[in-house]
Amino acid sequence: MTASPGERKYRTIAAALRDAIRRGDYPPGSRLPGENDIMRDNGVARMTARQALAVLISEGRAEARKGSGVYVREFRPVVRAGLTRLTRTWDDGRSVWSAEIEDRALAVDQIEISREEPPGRIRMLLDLPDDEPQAIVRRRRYVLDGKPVLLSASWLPLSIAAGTVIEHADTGPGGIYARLAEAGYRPDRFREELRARMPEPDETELLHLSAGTPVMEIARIAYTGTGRIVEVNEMTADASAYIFRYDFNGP
Amino acid sequence: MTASPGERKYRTIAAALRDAIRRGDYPPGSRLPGENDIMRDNGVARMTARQALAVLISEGRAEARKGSGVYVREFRPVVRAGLTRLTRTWDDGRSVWSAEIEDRALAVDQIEISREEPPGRIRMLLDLPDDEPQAIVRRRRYVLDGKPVLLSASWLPLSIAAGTVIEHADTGPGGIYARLAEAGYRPDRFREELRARMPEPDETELLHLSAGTPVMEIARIAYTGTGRIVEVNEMTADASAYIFRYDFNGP
DNA sequence: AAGTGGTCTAGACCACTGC
DNA sequence: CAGTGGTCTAGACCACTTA
Repeated sequence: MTASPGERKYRTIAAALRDAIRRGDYPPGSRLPGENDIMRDNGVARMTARQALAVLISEGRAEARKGSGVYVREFRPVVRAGLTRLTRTWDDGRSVWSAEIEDRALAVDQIEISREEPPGRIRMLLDLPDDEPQAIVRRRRYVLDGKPVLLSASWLPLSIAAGTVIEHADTGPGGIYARLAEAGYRPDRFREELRARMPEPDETELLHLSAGTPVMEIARIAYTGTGRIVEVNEMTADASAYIFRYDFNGP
Repeated sequence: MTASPGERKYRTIAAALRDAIRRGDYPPGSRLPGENDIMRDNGVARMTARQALAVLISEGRAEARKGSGVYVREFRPVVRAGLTRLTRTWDDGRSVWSAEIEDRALAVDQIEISREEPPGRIRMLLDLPDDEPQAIVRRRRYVLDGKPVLLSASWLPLSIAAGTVIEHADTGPGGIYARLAEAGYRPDRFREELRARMPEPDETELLHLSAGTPVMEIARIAYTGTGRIVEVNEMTADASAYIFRYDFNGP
């Protein structure tokens, strides 16, 4: 030990391990010193060793596996491009962060369509009438290489989509946007809003998130040419699995 | 107590508090039961009460203040619009999540310009020559209502910006993009990539982040008409202070 | 001065993993 | 079956906030 003026033992131990990881002493996927190792090497009590490891875990750097050990986490995201439709021509494929794999198979794992009363924010956006507070919601879960990475809930007003193929799991070629266009509600402007936060317990379960992993929340609003909102899609993504990309032209 | 089949005491206690917060029993900013309250009310040991509170803190729902108590956190983000230049005309101001304040004063708090050897990813993007690995970097910190919310590091190649006003703190009207245009390197395409992760210790300090707060990392790349990269701007934002917005037209 | 959260110790039993 | 992390107890001293 001997190191660091930060005083607190667990921080000193955590900092030493963090540096070792950064130095490459413990490459991604490798096993870190366990609680017993830390107790012995640093002469501290059980809880102190655990607290040091908890720092690295909550930073998203390490991951505990019961009965086995604590391991260095890996980061292998996919890129989700929000604007390729517009700018496919100049996509040179380069990404700032190493995203090794642009096209791993993203598949729908679970799908469920129902009518529900949406949360207030959705209801306001969809401008639902007071006497009919329900909307159509299409909930999906996407998996990447077998691991769930994205939850999606797409909300549409009954007045537009009730009784149409949009209430079926298979919406045909072009998906719901093609069906909306056929019904005279072609989406031609989109807004996406993104924020990051720590997951709710149910999200942790559905996305198999390990501790120290935030989620990215994306809300996409689809507008017709007249400014009417025809769909609101709320997505929740495993932040460690995604990079979001937006391309656009200057002024 | 009595509740919950989840077995573990600390989870049961945390779940009860979480529900109470959601119900509105503890509004944002209010004080939660402390360690002593939890020990007494649930008949558990100190560490168990702490563990229950740690769950809420790591979820970003609560915040501990030494010597005072544990409080329910508030979420008051600003919207950062990535594409208003393009679509100012149809901005109706509505946001999915309640972002009460679009225009609180965002100010530069710290600024520092230097020449440095950039990290590998930046160096590759800027296509720096092997014999001159340095680049110009403009580092800034932004504060919102006195709280730091964003760190920005803007990288430019020496071959373009060395010796120009871009190496000064004040770059004049229109900022560095106007200066780049004057020098024959007008940026006319942009790419932004976003990801979320837990903060590094130094980011926690610089942004005054409380536990359970992720950061949003944004990398903006500026291209000239010929596809040359003239600037890479890496930003790190307090995720609890920001909503990122992108507007775009359909196919 | 009383109460709060932060750190730390030294034990205990458990469920799970891996050999 | 030995080792691992997960949970829990019952103490202790400290620095800090609040009144």
